[in-house]
Amino acid sequence: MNITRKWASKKQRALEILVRLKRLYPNAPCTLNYATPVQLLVATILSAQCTDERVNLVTPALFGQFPDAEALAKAEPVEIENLIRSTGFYRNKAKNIQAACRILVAEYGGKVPPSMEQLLRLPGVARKTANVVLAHAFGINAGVTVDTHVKRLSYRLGLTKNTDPIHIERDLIRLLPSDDWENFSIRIIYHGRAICKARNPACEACLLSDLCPSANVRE
DNA sequence: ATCCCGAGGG
DNA sequence: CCCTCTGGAT
Repeated sequence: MNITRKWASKKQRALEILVRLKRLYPNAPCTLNYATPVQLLVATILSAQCTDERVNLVTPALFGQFPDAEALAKAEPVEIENLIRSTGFYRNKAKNIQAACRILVAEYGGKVPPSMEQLLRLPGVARKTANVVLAHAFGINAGVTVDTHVKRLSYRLGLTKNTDPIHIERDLIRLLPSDDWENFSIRIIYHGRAICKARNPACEACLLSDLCPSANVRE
């Protein structure tokens, strides 16, 4: 049974998925806690391979001691490491956070530059992190945030045949209106956490299953 | 392709 | 034990 046969096109199916997700998760705020664009950038770097919930556990102390780019740029690396240890990858994350903040101080007056090109020059920042920061700090629809959930669900839902984030993002950009890029990612992430889990996807409870070529076909 | 890395679930 | 969690650099 070919799911796509029931829909005029993959794009139409993608738009129906978007409508369902909006109905399913009416409110879909960013779940990272932060007060400034710099803090959002730092929190997003910390969120690599780690839940937002855990990031939110360490950022109050981190931002309490080092509230802005200037403070993080001057900090002892080991102090940052100790404050973020439980998020994993703490040596790389601390090094990247400090190096990025030093660039912010040196080149951008301690602020986050509002463009993809500038953000991608920061260490520890690639398209996923840049997309999150641009969308939430500046309201700029630069692209689609492709994290592990967006990757997994886009593939299962048949919205892409690719497995690398760059090509998945390209496919999603073609399928979705730019105004919906970020809320699509957030809602997909919600759905990935609650229903379409990596391990045992709850297809029986999934309100997208009639749109999903992978529904109930996993062992 | 591999490494960085801790915490929680099954 | 193994897998996964809003990745990125080498």
